[in-house]
Amino acid sequence: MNLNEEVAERPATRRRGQELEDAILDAAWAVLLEKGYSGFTYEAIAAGAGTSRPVLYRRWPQREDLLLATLSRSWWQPIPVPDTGSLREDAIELLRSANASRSRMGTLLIVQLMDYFRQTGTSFSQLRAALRGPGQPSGMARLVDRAVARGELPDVPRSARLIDLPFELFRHDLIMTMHAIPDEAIIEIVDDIWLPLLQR
Amino acid sequence: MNLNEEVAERPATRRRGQELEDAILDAAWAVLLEKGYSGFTYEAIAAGAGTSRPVLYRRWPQREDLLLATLSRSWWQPIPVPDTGSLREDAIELLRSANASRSRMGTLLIVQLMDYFRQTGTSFSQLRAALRGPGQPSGMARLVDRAVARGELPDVPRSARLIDLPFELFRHDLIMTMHAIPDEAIIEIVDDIWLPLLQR
DNA sequence: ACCTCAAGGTACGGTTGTGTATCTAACCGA
DNA sequence: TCGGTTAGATACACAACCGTACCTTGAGGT
Repeated sequence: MNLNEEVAERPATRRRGQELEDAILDAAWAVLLEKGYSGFTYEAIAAGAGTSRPVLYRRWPQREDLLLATLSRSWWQPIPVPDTGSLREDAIELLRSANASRSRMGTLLIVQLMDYFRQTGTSFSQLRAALRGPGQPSGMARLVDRAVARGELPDVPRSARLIDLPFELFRHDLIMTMHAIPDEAIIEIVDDIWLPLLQR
Repeated sequence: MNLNEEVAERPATRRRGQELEDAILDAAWAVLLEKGYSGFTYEAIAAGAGTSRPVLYRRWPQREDLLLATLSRSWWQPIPVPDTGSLREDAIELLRSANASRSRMGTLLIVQLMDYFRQTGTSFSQLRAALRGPGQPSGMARLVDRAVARGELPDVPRSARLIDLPFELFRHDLIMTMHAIPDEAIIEIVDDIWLPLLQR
């Protein structure tokens, strides 16, 4: 995605249908990452896709329609859930992948979307619930289930808060600093906070 | 602060100096809470204060100057640190006050400022460090110190992450949901997560 | 009471984005 | 190959906000 040019080079052939729509949504995604929701304008997206605003208006009359289409196309690439045979290694690995992928994508999408949440009175939780299905277990939940199945952890009930604790702390740091978090922080979260609580 | 009127009623007497400046910064604060940073315009603030843009430009030539002046005037009202004689009660009380005061102020300032962070490439951590002095211990740190002094906790070294854990979880929930968190969540954070880790 | 300076009003040109209308030209299918 | 569809370009009126220039008027100091 070459964002150095103001406008994407126009393709030799005129695009239509799916091909065009993909190009627009890709451009919209790039704009969202780069400029945030307040820069998420029909103007910028049309320019980025090498087309014109009317083409966008015909498909997505409201800005929110375009945002949701963009998010459901490009947002949820689930982080692969590792399976090393050790809960500790699994957790660290999962956080590391999240750290890498989330800090690669712009500066962090939650942050970019805050303005949208403010304007609509919604929240990240709601958007997340709207986009992924409701019943999906988190990555951490799957790690813990496997550890229990292996006998690595006792089979006792655990609160959702406890299960997702490392991810919440990770996300908190990410939001506060807007940078990838140091590897030692990941280790600390897992070794000094999470595992001791799980093994009680 | 009556934001229903488009423009504040002009006072009988013409304001100057400190009085005027206070009125402007109060209006700026109201605008920031209500519209977020992207609505934090000279236009809106001047209207809210019942004055005109040139008056603002004379004092704060850059938008960022005005933002920092506004924040340092109205932001940091420190949450009182309770002292009940019990670490558990102290912690719960501290989180409850934070919950009340933070959800009272608009929908949450961190959120409103995200756009500013994105534009300037800074972060909440940096702003926080710039506004309060660097050496200030957190509320939780003071609670723990007192508990150690009372003999309620052993005097062992603890990481900053562990000390501030409940506040970070609280803040995470606040950001994700953009609402005050339920009281049970506070209890859960303190009883099921924090205290067990402190007492090991 | 006067003089000075800043408050406050107004207006300007410029920029960016909005939403819509209109025209042409390319593509696609029958 | 022809006709309907739609991409793509352009233009329009509108709105918000910017940054600055200018002028008038009120308030405070001496």
